[in-house]
Amino acid sequence: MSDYKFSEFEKKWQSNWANSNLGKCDLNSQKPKFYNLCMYPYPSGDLHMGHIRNYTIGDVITRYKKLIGYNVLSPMGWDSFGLPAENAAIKTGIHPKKFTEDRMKNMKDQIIRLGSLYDWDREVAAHTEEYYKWTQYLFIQLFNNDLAYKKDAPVNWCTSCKTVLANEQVIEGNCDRCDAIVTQKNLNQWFLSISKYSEELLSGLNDIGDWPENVKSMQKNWIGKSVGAQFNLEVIDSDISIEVFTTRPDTLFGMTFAVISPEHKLMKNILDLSKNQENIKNYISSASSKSEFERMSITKEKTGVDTGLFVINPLTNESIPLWIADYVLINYGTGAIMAVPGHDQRDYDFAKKYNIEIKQVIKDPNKEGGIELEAYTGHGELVNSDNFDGLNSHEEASSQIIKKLTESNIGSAKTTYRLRDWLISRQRYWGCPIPLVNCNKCGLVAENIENLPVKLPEIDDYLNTDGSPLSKSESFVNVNCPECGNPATRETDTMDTFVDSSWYFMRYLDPKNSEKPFNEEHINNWLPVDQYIGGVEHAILHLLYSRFFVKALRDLDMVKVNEPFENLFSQGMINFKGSKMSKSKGNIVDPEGYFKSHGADALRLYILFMAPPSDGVEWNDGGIEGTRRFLFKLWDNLETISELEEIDSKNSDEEKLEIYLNQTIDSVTKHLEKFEFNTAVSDLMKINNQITDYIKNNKVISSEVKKSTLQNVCLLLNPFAPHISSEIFQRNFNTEITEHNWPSVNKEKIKNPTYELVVQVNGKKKHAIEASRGLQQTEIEQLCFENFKLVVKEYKKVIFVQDKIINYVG
RNA sequence: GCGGAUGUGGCGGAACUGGUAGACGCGCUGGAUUUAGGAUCCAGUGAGCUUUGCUCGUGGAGGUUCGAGUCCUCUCAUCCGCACCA
Repeated sequence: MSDYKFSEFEKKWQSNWANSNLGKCDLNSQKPKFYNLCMYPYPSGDLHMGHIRNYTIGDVITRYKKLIGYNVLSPMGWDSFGLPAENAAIKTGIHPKKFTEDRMKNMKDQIIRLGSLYDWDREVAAHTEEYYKWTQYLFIQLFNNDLAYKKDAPVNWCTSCKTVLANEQVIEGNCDRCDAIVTQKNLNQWFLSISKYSEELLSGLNDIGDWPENVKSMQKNWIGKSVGAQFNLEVIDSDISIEVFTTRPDTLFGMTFAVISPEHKLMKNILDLSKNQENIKNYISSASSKSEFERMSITKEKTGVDTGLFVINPLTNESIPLWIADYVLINYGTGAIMAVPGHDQRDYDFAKKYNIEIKQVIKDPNKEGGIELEAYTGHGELVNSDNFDGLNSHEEASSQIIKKLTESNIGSAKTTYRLRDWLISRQRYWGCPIPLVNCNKCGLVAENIENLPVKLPEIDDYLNTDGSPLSKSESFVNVNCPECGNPATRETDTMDTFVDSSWYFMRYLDPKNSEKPFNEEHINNWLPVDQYIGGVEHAILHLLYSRFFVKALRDLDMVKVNEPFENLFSQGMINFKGSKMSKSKGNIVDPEGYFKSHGADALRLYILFMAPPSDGVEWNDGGIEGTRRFLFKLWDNLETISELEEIDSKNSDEEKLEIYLNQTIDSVTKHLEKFEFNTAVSDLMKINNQITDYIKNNKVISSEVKKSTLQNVCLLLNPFAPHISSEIFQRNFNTEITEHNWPSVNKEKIKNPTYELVVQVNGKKKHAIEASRGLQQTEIEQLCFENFKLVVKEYKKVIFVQDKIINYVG
């Protein structure tokens, strides 16, 4: 008997795989392709359990797909620009590059310790010049094609990181990195025109492969499509008109006032016209002093100010008052609304507070009268709506009213989206410099391609007090205009790191190309990614941005793909002590200890076994003992099997074992295909228990069953626990397990000759008895009569399901 | 408020097209072994009862069915995302 020395074996196999370059992928192989991608990590320094889960799941897929004959591409790299490196530099004085690269090295060692296979020749890192050169190149392509632009806009400003943030990075008014309060600032910033793709990003979700429902729904929500009408409200005694958007044109006759946002661009004109200037000015300044978050959450009580002006309801020709109120958002729709208090609760609250008329124009089908206490926001029959009375809201009436608006040249049908353009400027050091130059004569000019990359300058002081840290480097800032050659200045902002990660999966296909960002031929052959695996936290941000990038590059004729990721698997989060594991919260569980005490294979098995991979789980290491025990037992069992004396004949125990083995092949394969790794692991534990039973009762084994047991158990285990399965396989067959194929089911040997018949009376189980498979109803009835004295005639009817149950009813 | 999901033993979780609820594992109880602890092995482990057996039991209430964790209607709770989005 030999011992299962997991540390020794794991080390041995990891170096074997590295030496034979097992993870290497030849893109031109004749085998069918399979692009298996795990989200590349931010190099925080140590792997945490979320990484372990991600890369274990990914490696199960890689190894399984290889065994069933695919040419698997499984690359790995680093999302290596970003705030923490810079913050550490400020704190410790270590250069962000050194800091980041040290951490990458450490994490890479740990990933290798987990036993996962990657094609390390394709490793990319976002912070390297070879990579960010091409990020800049792609940015310039977007800029040259009106997909990147700079404009003044109210933006989210993190008071602690001292940088602007994208909408997607603001969580309940706080910075998603540091939790500090986010305020609004008006700044000149860079945007990518993701909103041009709103409709395609939305409709694409219907044609995409297998994506989790919750991720699709989060993206749908975020894009936020609303269908309705847009029309103009004429301000009486003036030449201004205000454009409004509504999803409820069917309630237009109920409009009794109009509201515009305090930030509205017509505010200056309104101020000029109004006799209520003092109050308006006060209101606007008090609204602007509040953060957007405050305005939305601190008080639900609506406030506003009357302009004293009137607009005309275009369908009734009535004059109605125009108000200013901050419950109307400048960023959505047109920044102005038609207010229908009878059928919108917010307008209702506002009208009640300021004593504005409330008019009912939709009848609640479930209630007589009805808007005395609250607005009726549902659909129903139109009333008080002139010749539209009697129509049904919402579709019919809306389309009729839109038709009327269109014919009268007042408005038209309109669709709006909540998705806004992606703000990518960051006032930080450790990021990709924006490769644009400001020239007094030529304006904003892209750097010449041959001058890329625009290198991140060396600076001493990373703190961004006022502008960007890059503005402190004069040699960086002062350049000659790429167009006219006159003195000019560089942009000093860096890009959001999500720009880097929006195309890394394309760079992997040709990571060392010094001529182009990627090789179109490879992209067109290998994209979309067949299986993308990562955490739900990227449901909106990264997954939406990457989809946009691919579509934009397609429209620039650079690639011929519509979507980056065909199938997405999003693993649940692993929490510890109630919250997400993170260094700042100090609730990290370090995998290193488990590598030493239980082994990488036991850790992999446990993390797969603990829950369905899409579920979030609370980390609890109680069960890891179980998977370790399983591996020790399996080691001993298979060694015992291999040492059993071989004979030619088979007994019934061996036939049973053979059948069980086939059932296991069938079950593990099905579970693997459906990402049900927890049950696949339990199948492996069950076959191990069967082997234990066999050994207990038998001292010899047929050579055929011996071989198929050893071989198939190792192969089935291999994707989950690659080290131990490789070792056992090599000891018995003297070849590498990776040169073999995934086992297939022998259909002759998958069904047991007998089954346990369940005997029910009135649907309740009364007896169970072993019966031969295939017996007919009369034979079973005879069996039940003999054993349980059940007489068919005494019952009203008998229900029989072959090879399953018999139920006596009556 | 809107959208998505999830509710099964002490715990993590199984259960294919409706057909033995609780697989597999953790924990726990008893026993064997051990100087002791650990490890290992054997047996037991949903609850209740009048214990050769019976009754109840998958968040709750109804319904369909010979038969429901699974299908239908209503309802409650938890988690996640978005949220004054017109």
